Amino acid sequence: MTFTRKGLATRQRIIDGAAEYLRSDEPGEMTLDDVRAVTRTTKGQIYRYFPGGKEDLLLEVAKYESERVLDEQQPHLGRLDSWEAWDAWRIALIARYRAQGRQCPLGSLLNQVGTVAGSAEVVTTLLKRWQVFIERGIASMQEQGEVRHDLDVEKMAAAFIVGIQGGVNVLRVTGETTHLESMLDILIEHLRERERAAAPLPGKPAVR
Amino acid sequence: MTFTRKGLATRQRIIDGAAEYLRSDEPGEMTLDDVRAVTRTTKGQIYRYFPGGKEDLLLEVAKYESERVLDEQQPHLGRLDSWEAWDAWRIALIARYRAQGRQCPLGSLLNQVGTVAGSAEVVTTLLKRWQVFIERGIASMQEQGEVRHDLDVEKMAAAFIVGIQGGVNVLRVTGETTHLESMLDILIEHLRERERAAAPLPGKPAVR
DNA sequence: GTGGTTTTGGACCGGCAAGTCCAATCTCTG
DNA sequence: CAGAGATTGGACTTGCCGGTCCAAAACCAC
Repeated sequence: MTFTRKGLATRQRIIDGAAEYLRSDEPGEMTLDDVRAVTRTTKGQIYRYFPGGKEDLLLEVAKYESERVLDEQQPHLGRLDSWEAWDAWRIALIARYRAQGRQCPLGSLLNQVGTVAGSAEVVTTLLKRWQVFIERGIASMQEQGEVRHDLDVEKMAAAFIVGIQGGVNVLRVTGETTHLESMLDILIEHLRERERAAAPLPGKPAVR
Repeated sequence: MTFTRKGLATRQRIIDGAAEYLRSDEPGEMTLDDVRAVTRTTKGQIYRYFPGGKEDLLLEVAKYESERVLDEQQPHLGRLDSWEAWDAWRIALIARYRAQGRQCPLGSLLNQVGTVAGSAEVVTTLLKRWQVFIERGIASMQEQGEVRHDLDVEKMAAAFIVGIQGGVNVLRVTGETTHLESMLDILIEHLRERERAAAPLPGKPAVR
């Protein structure tokens, strides 16, 4: 069973349509009939190109959206080598999510983590790749002496990942990006902290 | 239509059972038959005590779990007035989520945000209350001079909320609490930063 | 244009799960 | 203990949705 060009085009149309639907105003539960309606296709076609049925399709969509998420942050994400770049990235990220509002493609995927086998895998991979970009950025700043060398790069990058995930999550619930913004501000601010000569004032030293 | 003591007990049993089921190993989709099985009740009873059906029940469970989430962090959360308290809270939080693993009651709720009308409201309220506890904690530390006064309390508390949400989210996907831990460490570390006399070294001043 | 292959359309099936209904039973009050 | 009202059990209805199937149409190579 091989696909011709036409077949592959149809297949892609289905993925696009499903992805768009999930990203749109009312995902909740996506039925195959929804997909059919959106993509102007039929059950026959869906099952032809996604033999595993709904689950199969959802997984493809997950992969597809994973790509998108990272792509949309470029070129900033790949070039976090100056404070200006970090700022540009922050701004782009916030703008993107603000525009997106409550709908989150990744969020919709996360919802299926329990349901669709393999989707946890996909998301984990995405987060991993995302984190690596950030790690590179921080390392680059360290090399330039812009970030102190005793900062744990991996940990800090992990915090960014967590922050973004959490921020988006809060956004999904409240519809506000303020929390996401707060988090990014604080993390970047923290990134800019210099080491200190000695512990000042009362309390314990600042660096654990 | 009034409920007797017996009736209320049944009602509560249904909520407890449903909550426990959602928290247990295989939520995915909870059907009313699942609830029936777990709580030893019948459809008749479920509809008697939750006239709105499934949605109605889920909302009650959401409220119930909201309470739990905060309760489980007490007494620490209510008394964040020393570094020891913050540490105890952090430890309790991590232990709690580690024990819980991939299952997240709040997460299950979040999944329904799109589906169940009113659940966004419930979660928003929860986050708000949670944040207030943290704000009080930070303010208390400021009063004691343990935290610098130019720190934006609300913003910082928001970051904690975001961090926890994100950490739990990552936990749900990866099964690891490391990200959550990184985030909490960094935020608390940041909380401990003292203001600095002047901008040192190259780069811009640390405080934006 | 002919035959083989791919693509498409859509009728159909089967099961599951939400929700309805009512008769039987229990419980509380006077 | 009588009777009203609350509670319970579970059969039944309904509609949706994933999945199957196959025949018609389109496409392609020779």
